[in-house]
Amino acid sequence: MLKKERLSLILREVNIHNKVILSDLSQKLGVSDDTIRRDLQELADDDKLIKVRGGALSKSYQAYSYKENDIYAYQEKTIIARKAISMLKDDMLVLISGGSTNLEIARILPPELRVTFVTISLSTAMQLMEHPNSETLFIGGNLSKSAKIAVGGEVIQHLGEIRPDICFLGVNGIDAKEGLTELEMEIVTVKRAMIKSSRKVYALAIAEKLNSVRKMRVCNLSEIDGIITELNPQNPMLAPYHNLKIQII
Amino acid sequence: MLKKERLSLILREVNIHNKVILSDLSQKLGVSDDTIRRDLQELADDDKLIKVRGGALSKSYQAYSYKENDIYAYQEKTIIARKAISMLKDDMLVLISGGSTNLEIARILPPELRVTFVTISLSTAMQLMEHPNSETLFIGGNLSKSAKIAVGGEVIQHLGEIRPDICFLGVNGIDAKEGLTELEMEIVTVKRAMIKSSRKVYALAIAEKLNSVRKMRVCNLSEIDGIITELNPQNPMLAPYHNLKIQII
DNA sequence: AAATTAATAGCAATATATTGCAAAAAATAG
DNA sequence: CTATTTTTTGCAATATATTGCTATTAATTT
Repeated sequence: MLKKERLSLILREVNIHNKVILSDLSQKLGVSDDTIRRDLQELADDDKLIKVRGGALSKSYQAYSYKENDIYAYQEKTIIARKAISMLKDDMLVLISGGSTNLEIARILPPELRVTFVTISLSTAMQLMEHPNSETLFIGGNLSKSAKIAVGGEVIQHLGEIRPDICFLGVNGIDAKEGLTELEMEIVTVKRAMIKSSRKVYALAIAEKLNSVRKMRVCNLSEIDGIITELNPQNPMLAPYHNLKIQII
Repeated sequence: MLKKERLSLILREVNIHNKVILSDLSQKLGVSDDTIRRDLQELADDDKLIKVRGGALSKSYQAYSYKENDIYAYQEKTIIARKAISMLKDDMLVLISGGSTNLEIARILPPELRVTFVTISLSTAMQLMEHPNSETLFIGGNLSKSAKIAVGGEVIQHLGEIRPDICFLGVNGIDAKEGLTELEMEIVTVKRAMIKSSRKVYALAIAEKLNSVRKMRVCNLSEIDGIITELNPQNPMLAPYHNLKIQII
């Protein structure tokens, strides 16, 4: 790989994720930490990014507010993403919602996988653009500034017209009794439509979200097919969910 | 093998793969590294590719990734963006295509402006999300990996259903005789639909793009209402466009 | 304070570039 | 066609760039 290519890749990575971890890059690009360090230094000298200890930040990242949850629970989300990806097979139609866990799925997608994604999330779509073998369909509509996803009637209508094989649903609140819950009505409506259109629905939840309840109800747990967490399915924290007849992955 | 043949082979290779490795070429073509080096140098002098250490990159590769924070182009695009923004009034419906100039519009948008944007570009949409007072509508469809915009029949259909007050069209090639031209058919189709649906259409072009022609024709200049460049409208470079009865801004 | 992790500087191995030059090939003129 | 000129090519010597490694230092976490 040419050095310029590497620099380009790094820059693209940092612009998409707002940050890069030095050791991730060296592993992904198959060069030593030193080389990446020097690359980051060079890009920083050219004012293309901001070098920080252990990695780098995009320039825009600095400009806006510091979003802590970008780093937050990164490890856990990667585990969930890996589990989710293991359920995918070539030629599937995969519906994926927004949220950082779904973003992580898009990020670590094996290059040879050949599926069609449908999404309503700008960030997820952006990340999926990097994948060599998948198609991506974006369901348009009014964009919600907070979640950076498309919402509204048009989205609902479009979701009614497709029949994805599987849907990965990021969750805000999940509870054995109260089911899936959200903070915003707009998002509730969209998620309901996603659930309705998909053959199989899996909720992605880091352990922290388990047994948490938000204001707005999306659905009962009986309406989804499974829950994917970073925990071992036998973990006692998951006991309340085993009683319901849904899959714990 | 003739030198010309070799040069065109190299050029073809670089355009297909977006990069070439010097040592690969010398082996494949059975000449010394020095010869290939000189060939690449020659092609680079002719602006056909970008020479880098160890090989070369295609110009488009450069355009998408590495060049995007280039201060030089940035300056010019900011001027264009400012001119474009000066045409906006509250409550307008504004259609904006992809490309870095449109991205710049989104970036420097005055916070108090209150318009509704319609876009097909992921990056532009992402940037518009930062704006406090505008709404953004994303027209969904199949996403094109190269341009990161929605393309395809669905997009065309949706564009037919709206009637934006103004459209800012990033251009790839613009020429007084040949009109607006593009590299990819997909993009041509979408741009045509954008032009058709909008009341007013302005092409955004940095001076560098003036008098350049690409493979695919989008439309004649008579079909658009104006051209916005970073130049003073009286600049002689713009003379060929003054004859046509379109606005030069 | 100790342990861990990252950054820095210097160094050596390797890869790539540059330059000048001479032989070979191609173009041109007679 | 031959002689001459120009261009192209490969080579060698030298210079520069890139990379990974090690030892050391600095920062951060436990």
